[in-house]
Amino acid sequence: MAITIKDIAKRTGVSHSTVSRALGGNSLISEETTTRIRKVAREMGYQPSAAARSLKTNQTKVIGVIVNSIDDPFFSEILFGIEDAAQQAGYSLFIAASQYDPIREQNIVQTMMEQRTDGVIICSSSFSADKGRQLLANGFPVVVVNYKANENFNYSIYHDDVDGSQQLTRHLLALGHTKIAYLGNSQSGRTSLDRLNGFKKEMRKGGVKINPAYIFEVEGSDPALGKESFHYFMNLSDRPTAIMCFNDMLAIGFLHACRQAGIRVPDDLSVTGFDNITFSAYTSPPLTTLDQPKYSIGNESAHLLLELLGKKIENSNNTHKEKVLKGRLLVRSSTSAPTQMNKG
Amino acid sequence: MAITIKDIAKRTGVSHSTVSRALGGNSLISEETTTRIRKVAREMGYQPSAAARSLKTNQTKVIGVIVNSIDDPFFSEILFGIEDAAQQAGYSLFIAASQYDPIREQNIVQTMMEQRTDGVIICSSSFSADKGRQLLANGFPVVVVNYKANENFNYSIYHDDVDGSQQLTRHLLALGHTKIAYLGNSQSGRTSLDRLNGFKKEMRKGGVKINPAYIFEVEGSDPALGKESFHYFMNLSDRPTAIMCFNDMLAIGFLHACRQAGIRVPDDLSVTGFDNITFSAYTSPPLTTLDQPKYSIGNESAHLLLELLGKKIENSNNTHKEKVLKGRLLVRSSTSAPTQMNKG
DNA sequence: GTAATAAATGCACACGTGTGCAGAAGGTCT
DNA sequence: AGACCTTCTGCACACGTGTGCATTTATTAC
Repeated sequence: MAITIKDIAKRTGVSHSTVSRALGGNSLISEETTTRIRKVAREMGYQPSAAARSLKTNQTKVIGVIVNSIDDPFFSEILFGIEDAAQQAGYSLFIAASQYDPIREQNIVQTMMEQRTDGVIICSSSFSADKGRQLLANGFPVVVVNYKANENFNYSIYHDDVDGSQQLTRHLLALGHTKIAYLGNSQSGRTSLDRLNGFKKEMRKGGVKINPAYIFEVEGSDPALGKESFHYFMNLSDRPTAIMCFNDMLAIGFLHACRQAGIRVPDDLSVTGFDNITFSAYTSPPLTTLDQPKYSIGNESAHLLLELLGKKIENSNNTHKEKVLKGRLLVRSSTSAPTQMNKG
Repeated sequence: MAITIKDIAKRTGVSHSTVSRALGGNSLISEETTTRIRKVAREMGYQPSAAARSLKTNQTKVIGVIVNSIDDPFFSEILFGIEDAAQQAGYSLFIAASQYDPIREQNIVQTMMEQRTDGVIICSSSFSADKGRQLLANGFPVVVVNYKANENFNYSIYHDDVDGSQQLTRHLLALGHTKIAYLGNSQSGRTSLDRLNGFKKEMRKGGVKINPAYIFEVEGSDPALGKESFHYFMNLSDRPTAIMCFNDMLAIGFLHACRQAGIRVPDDLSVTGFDNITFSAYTSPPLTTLDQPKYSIGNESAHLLLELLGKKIENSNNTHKEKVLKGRLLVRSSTSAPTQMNKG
């Protein structure tokens, strides 16, 4: 249906090979015919067939990206960073959302394989390691981002969640808090563990014991879960004076519950988030959080993958490369020193 | 590199045609050989090449989706609806974000054409009509969603923004407001106009005159713009008692500015949004808005496109189809009757 | 003028899959 | 036994592009 190089060949009176070379900028073809062919191609509105080209060249110029869910504001900022790098290098993105659904995950892997994606970036913290290994086994270059099982993959970019969590904890300790609670998300694997461990580590460093009842986990990071967990903490006989939430989404839900219950933040309770998503600046009060370099994380992961694609041939040796990025503490108005009443 | 039907053919001792037919479920091949071949294919981990297949069949089983920006929570919910329908029909999504950038737009169109996407859904209110027509001219089935220039396209799905805006206005009028202002977004074309017109229409219907100074537009819908516009309205000598914002994002920024300035919502000022994005339920106070059926919009648009693909051959006749969906008013806590003081 | 060299182009095949057609194998009927 | 049908399989070509090699044409050298 569409115009092919053969059509251009017929129109210019040359063979299709000449057209192919002229469009590809091969120096074998005289400059004169090259410009003539290109002009005709433009006039006819020629668009090369990606399918035919990749069939021949064995590369698609497409990189696959697997995320948890497209509407997670955290991932969408990472996507920006990936897209910029990819586009600059002439690659397109094939985005797929796993939605925490094993069936969807299997479909995604299959689609990536059928599409012969040049490489894959996995940004989904919940994506099963089996599926990831399946891609590796089929020879796909894979870069994982903030991945729970990154020890299984040779190339990874991740944010130093331990450090981030420590920064937040240190901030709260510096304000004078000792009764600090942690609201986790059991679904995010390594990320979950690291943030919790950072918290524990810094508490130990500060010489403050953690009340076991102060650690509570929910399954997911929907704001609604943040709301629900509020009741758990409020029903404790010895209430905490500060709550560190796994991420901003949970914190937003938690703040909402506080407001409904008449708990003043930060006067009665300090609350922190993690990630610094857009809306965390607009909560009431604005959320103290850890600003994760989302764009950079995405950008770096794409660059790493592109680098891999460049020397794909000699990729057989088991090189290993990982890059760790640190975030920075962003103090807004949801944290303050504990009041005298709560201090006791 | 990967396994092909020829490899399977060699292994099973038949021709590659037989393998192709067996895997395709062609009834010409005996049941016995079919199962035998399929078993071997599974064992060898065969994955068909989408490129080769689409080259031959002239269809890619991929539909392109163009959005403004991936991190707009409004679009991401629409994407859900599209994806569900697409996946069910065996189609994959090729998502591209225009980012309000003409260069990116051109790249997207080119990529879609090169990839020979079976069809395209345009969800980007800012996407230039020229580029859209370019796709049409090249024979792509196109469905537009909430598109500014939908009169140029034969197939469209859109939300009844006039009606939605009227519902919100009616709500405010019923509460007793007369000094109602409108904060618009000049970048969203038809959507922008329709919402403004719905407001005007209902005001006329209610017999209330609109103060020209009460209509203010910003360029975009970032929450930060909502904050900025706050000052405009507060500097008016005769302040409004209610503000209708173009969408939730602007409303969220506006609410934030109110809080910072000590303006109580809804006591001093009623505020409404539009779209009902996730976070609108978590603002302070929770936002009264118009719940747009985002999932349905996406789902319907995909179904319409799939229907189109089914009878693509006879598509030459200029049929025209559009579907209008209505949203519903969602009253939360950011609106109330105007106080006596403001009423005067 | 002829041979040798350089420059430009065409021929033919390949990539992996699908499909019309011919042909082989096996069976039934006269 | 031969004619015929049914059932199954293989041959060969096509899709649009890229590329090694042969071939043609123009250029230069003797």
